[in-house]
Order: sequence, then C-alpha cells, then structure tokens
Amino acid sequence: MATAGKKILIADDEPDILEIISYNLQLSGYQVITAKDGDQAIQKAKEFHPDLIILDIMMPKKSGIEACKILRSQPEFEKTLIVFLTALNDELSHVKGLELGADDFITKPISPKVMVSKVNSFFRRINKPEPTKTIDVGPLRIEPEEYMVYYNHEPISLAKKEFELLVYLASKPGRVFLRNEILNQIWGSEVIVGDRTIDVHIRKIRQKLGIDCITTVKGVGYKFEV
Amino acid sequence: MATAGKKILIADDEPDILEIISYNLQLSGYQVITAKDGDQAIQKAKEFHPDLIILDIMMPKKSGIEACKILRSQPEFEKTLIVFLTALNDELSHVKGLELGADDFITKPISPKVMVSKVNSFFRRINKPEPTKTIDVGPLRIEPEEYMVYYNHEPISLAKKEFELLVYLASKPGRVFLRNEILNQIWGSEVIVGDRTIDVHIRKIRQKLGIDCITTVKGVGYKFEV
DNA sequence: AAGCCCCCTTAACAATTTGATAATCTTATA
DNA sequence: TATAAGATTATCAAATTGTTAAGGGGGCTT
Repeated sequence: MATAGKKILIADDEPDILEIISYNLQLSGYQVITAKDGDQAIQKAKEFHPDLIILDIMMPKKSGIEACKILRSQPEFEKTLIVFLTALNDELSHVKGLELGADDFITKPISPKVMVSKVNSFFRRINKPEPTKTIDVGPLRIEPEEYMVYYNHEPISLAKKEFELLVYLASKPGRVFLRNEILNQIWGSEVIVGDRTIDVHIRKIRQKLGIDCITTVKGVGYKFEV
Repeated sequence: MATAGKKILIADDEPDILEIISYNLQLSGYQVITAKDGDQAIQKAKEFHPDLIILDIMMPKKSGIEACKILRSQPEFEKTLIVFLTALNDELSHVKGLELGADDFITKPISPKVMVSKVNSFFRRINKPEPTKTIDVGPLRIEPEEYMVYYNHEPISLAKKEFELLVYLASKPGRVFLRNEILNQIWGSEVIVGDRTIDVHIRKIRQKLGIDCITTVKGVGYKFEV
C-alpha cells in the first residue's frame, strides 16, 4: 500500500489493546504513536501531527470526547481525521460524539485485522489525487496523469521514483534544486537514504530519456533544462 | 451549490437523529422530508417523489429493507437513489441491502458533517453523465447498457465487478487510476476488501479479453490503453 | 430442497520490479 | 594534481503485483 509514512495516534488506557493494535498497524506500514490518557493524547498530537487520531472514549485524565473537543478547537487539527473507539452499546457517547465533529466511530471489541482494514479505508476516503498538469518542454512532454514521458512522441516509461523526481525537477525548468530539497520532496523529511541514491535515480532518468536534460551543479544540486 | 431544491426523504425511528440530520441537510440547501417508520416512508415517497431516500434499517412497521424492496418494485422509484442507514457492525444488512438495489449505505453513528458531505457526493455521483454511451477504442467496444464487451464484434461477457472495473478504466484511456481511486469508485469508500482483490479482477479481464489493454504502473495503479 | 454454477473474495505462494547501497571509477576545480 | 563530489555498475533486499486454487453465498434449475 501507498500508506507508508502515515502517522496514527492511538489513545487507550488499556495497554494490551494499545499494544496489539499498534503492532498490527505497524505491520501494515503505519507509523504509530500511542497515548494512555486524554492529556497525553493531546500533547502527543501537538508534537507529532498525526494524520489520523483514534481516541478511546473512556480514558483517565480526559475522556476521548474532551480530548476531541480540545483538539478540534485548534486550527491545526481542524481537518485531522479523528475517530472514536466506543463500547458496543454506548449510545450516549455516540450522541455526544456526533456534535464534536468526529469523523467516524469504531466499536469495540474489534479484531486487529478489521481495525487495520478500517484504518486503510479511512485513508482511502481522504486520499484524493492531486490535480496535475502536463509539462511541455521542447520535444519533451510529461504527463503526470499517465505516469508517462514522451520524447518526440515516443513513449518512455519511468519507475515511480524516477518519474516523481523528473516531475519535480521539471516543474521549474532552469531552477537548481538542492539535494536536500529533493530529499525532502521525493523521499520525505523522515526517510533517510544515502547520498548516492539520488545520483542513481538521476542516472536512470538520463539513461532512459537518452537526452541530456538534467544538469549537475556540482556541490549544489541538479536542474532541469532543455 | 447546484443541489438547491433537491428533495431528500429520511426515515428513522429515533426523533433525535432525525432532527439533527434533517437540520444539517436543510442548512446545506436540501429540502427534507422525514418519516418515522417504514410505512410512512413509503407513503411520503409516493407523495413527494424525493431525489434521495435514506432509510434506517431498523424501523417499526416496515424495516428499511422491506421498504426498499417495495419502493424498488415500482417503476417510479426504479432509478431513485436509495441508501441505507445501518449499525456499524451489521454486515448482514449491508449485503442484503446492496442486493436489493440500494445505492449505498451509511453507517451509524455518523456526524452531521460527514452525513452532509456524503449526501453531496451522492448527488455528484448521479449528476455526472452515466457511462451510458458506448466506449469505442480500436477493436474494442464496450456497451454499458447491455453489460457487454465486443472484441472485433465477438461478444465477451464479463461479470459485474469486472465490467464496472473495465468501464471505469476505459473511461479515460491512458490515465492511471490509483488503487485507492479504483477502490472508492468500484467498491465504495466504506467497503473493505483485501489488496489482491483488484489484481484478481484485473487478471480476469485481461484473460477474458485476450488482449493486453490494461497496463500495470507498479506502485501506482492501472491504466487502460490500446 | 438438493444440486449446480457463477461471482466475489481471500490466502498462499511465485514472479517481478523497484529502490538503496557498496564499491569503484571519473571528472571538475581549487 | 590532489581532492571531493558525482557517475557507474552490480548486487541484494524489499515492495509490489501476478497466479492459482479454494471457499462462501446466492440464485436457478430440477
């Protein structure tokens, strides 16, 4: 799945639940942060800025409902996905939750597998493809929608990373992108890869395109030009 | 918004739910009619001819499922959008509902915010021109109306899911559809299916068509081209 | 109602592709 | 020319998809 790197904060006061769920979510490639009460949930949310927050309703310090209310009142969490964990028959909480802008509910008990599936579907729901336009430079045409590059109308297919890299560089022809910028944009600020990794991808692009459209600026970075 | 004047009938036996939801839908410019049981739902549907009918499954007099069955059996409601309200874990009802011609289902509890956006998306869905027109690409002709595909005038019959998938991909030849997009479109945003399910359907399409018209873009998705 | 068939989904495993790294050359430039 | 930065290449591990078979359900026929 392309869910890599998504951060999930999960707050529950039962260590067992916390561990099982967080273990399974990690297996699926998510980055999991845990909290054992409402206060900690709020604090960690501010610290890590998770993409999804799962709050148990019944927790010490602050209930999930209170925590949600506080989080939602802050602009930075206005659009964060927040879901509640509730006991099966806890109608009261449901009603309260309704008014707090929770995005969904998960009823306990729930199997780890189902939990993972549900989380997947949450992200699926909000993952909309970014509107991308074609880049046209000389004999080169880059079609983000097709994940394809055409050189003199000859289709050339690049691998995902290669394509992303090319699109990024070509988004501003002539501008030099620092290696750090490239790493942040294409690999993400939290992924750590070696120095040579960029070079190798650059090389593959040059090789596949067959033309020299990526210039090395030694000691600085790369730029795209035709 | 272009939703002005759209009539929504919502049937639920819990007055609170009814009120919250109907209030929020009205805020968004919809015209809301309410019913508190299955019989009333049917009666009001006949009276007002709503554009969308939301039926709670568990209702007195007649369940949402029964009401849906009755409505669907009448020509005037053949094409009306009908969605069910179900409890989160009531998988059985989901399955039955979809087979009765429900267009989707909504799980309770649901925040008013989410409810409104769902309703919006329902209308968005039907306002778009249905792929009623045939798709003609090279030797391939897709006839959505008869659920049939022809390759060099040879009829090929695909199963429902396979057909929907093919139509979706073929609706924009060359464009890559992300796995997430496909899941949302073909399976719905709340249905949970495993990762390999798409692949298997893709494989069957490829197999039945006998030609290579679906390309895999690894790590991204699939696209249709000839 | 029993039997049969088709559709959808999943599990399990195979096959493939991609991405990252190490090791070794090249080259620009101070 | 010495040196650091980048280019190349081969290689391995990880990620992703392909394939096959099996099972559950529903509907249809007998």
